Amino acid sequence: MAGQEFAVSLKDGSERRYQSGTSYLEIAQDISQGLAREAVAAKVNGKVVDLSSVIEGNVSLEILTLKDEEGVDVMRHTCAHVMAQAVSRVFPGTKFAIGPVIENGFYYDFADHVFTPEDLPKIEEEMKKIVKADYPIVRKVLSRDGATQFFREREDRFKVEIIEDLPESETLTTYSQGEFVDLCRGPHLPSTGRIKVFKLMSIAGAYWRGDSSREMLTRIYAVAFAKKAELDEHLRILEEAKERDHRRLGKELGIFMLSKEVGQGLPLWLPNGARIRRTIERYIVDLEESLGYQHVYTPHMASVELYKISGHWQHYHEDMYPPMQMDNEELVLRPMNCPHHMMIFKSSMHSYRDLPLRVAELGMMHRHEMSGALAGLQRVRMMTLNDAHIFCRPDQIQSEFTRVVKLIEHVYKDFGLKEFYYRLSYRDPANKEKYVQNDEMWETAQAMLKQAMDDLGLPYVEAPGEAAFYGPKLDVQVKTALGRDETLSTIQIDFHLPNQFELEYIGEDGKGHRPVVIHRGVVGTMERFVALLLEQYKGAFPAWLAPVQARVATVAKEYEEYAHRVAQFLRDMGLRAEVDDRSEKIGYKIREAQVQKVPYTLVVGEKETHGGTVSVRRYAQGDLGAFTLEEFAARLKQEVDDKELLVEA
RNA sequence: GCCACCUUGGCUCAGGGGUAGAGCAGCUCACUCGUAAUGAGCAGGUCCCCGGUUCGAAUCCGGGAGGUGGCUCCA
Repeated sequence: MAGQEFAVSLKDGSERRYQSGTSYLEIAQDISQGLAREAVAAKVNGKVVDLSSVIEGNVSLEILTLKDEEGVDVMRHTCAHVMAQAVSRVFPGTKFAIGPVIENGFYYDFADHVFTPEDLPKIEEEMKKIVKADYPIVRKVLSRDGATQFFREREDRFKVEIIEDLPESETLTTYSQGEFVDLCRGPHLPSTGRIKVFKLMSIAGAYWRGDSSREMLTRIYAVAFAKKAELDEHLRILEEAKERDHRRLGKELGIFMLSKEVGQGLPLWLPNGARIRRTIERYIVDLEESLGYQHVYTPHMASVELYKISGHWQHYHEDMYPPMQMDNEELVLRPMNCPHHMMIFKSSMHSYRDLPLRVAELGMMHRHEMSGALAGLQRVRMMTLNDAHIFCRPDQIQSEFTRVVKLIEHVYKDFGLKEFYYRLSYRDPANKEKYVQNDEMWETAQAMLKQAMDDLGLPYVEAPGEAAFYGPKLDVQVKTALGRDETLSTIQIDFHLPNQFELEYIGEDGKGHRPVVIHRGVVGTMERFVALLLEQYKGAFPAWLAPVQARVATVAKEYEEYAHRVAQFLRDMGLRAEVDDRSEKIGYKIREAQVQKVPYTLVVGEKETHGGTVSVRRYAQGDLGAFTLEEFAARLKQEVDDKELLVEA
């Protein structure tokens, strides 16, 4: 076939012809020397390959540079190899596991050497030398036996295991640069000198193959970019994220505290946090009641027998606080209140006409989360769930699901949450036996959820295999300030609990039928939600949520009485106001109010006392000038009623 | 739970084998003040805990606890 010509269509629509065996680098050179200099990889028929690969058919070709995100990812991958090479030089004997590309950078997992933070600059130094040396990167195809033997001799146990687990059909390749060889699928840069800027960020532990029963490796995280400005920007964003960290803001603003004397993961809500929480609780309970939910209270404890019926005990008892034995009962702190709500449903007869029945509760749960997972209010051992269980007929699943999605949209809008996405989780079609056995229920329920989302016109990602064992679900994923994805809201269809509790309603036919249960959380837990809001607002809560909505600051002692009259006037209208009458300069009081992110500071001095006015200063906007007390009160009241979000000036 | 790192006054942090330092906050006094820090003074610490090494440990070593970054988990 040598000598055959192939057609290459380029991004701009033009077409060129090249001899079989021509490399993509040569093609790049043919297009322009400038492009060849910048080229880092080739995208052939949509697949990213090495520039050294050769043409073997008619293709569509795009030469990737560091202007392309995919090109940058190739550089990041090569950078991971360079880091491994540097480690092998600085710490001989270190073994290599895997080193993939991640968002903004890469990591590499190592074994047989324990790294400390002081090692990072040494490794970076060596990496710079490797980049400067500009080693050509060479790809080599190996036979299975050859590859196994090669890595056995080097006692690279992880690489050997990877090879053994790869399917027979996989072509095994190594990439080498200088003295360093790594098993890798590629693609890579043509040489190490093409790497631009990188920075080693942190050291972490990670289980080999993500399996907690296996060896713990040392992972080094790093970032890499095409330009120094991008690295600087990335570091700036990280710095900014630290300022939004809810743990820091929570302390500064008196929202919550944690102490080992109280116990790990058991937060105390301080007055400011409690006010915010109470406002949210009133809001969500009122909203849910208006939508036909019935709020209940149920105990924090239950007999372990209840959780045996629900199945929680069998599945989760390791994460539950152990039973307390008293009299003839064994009690556990509840990790979930679903069983309690099942019992409420069961306590009376239900006609099909009564459904859907929506039982809701702001219930406290206790779960023994692993100590390493605890984090401020984001992950705690006692949490308050905004929980509800909807008991409905199978034909009502779609309409009830739609109602909940609309509720979620409504709540997110009120809180100004915009960075989120929907994830629709189905059962894994290849492993149906892992789930509750009821094919028809699964198929129709999954179709109903999808149809509901399509009817609502909302975008979502589908996640086959992510469903709970008892039914499909929709999760709403949000991003925290530090970039982690977490689930805020969830709607879960449950075919299991109604069976466990033998729930029934009387149908039109006069016979008993099994209802479906929909679990749903909108604001998730109060703890996590407030943590999220702290980060979202950088601690500057909109007036309707702020612990103190207006602080009246006196210019001097003689205006104290008027200041207190102003505050009382506002409080009488249901607004949260307080007076700062300390003997400090007005500048000091204003600064403190701003630092504490109080929405309104009302300055009162001689002018205001005589005119019955207040000088209004809005957080993040500055001095708004004088208002009569009534004008200001009406304005603030309106803002609170409208749940107006704070707009930065 | 696992790996690494961190832990010094209420908070943020400096220091570091010879029994401790700053700023802020607190308290007292003076100032009575107009839109992001008035000044002076005072008080405040088992340097996380328990062992060990040493003439001597906050400092070095070991163990524990809590926190942080990850991993795993997340009904």
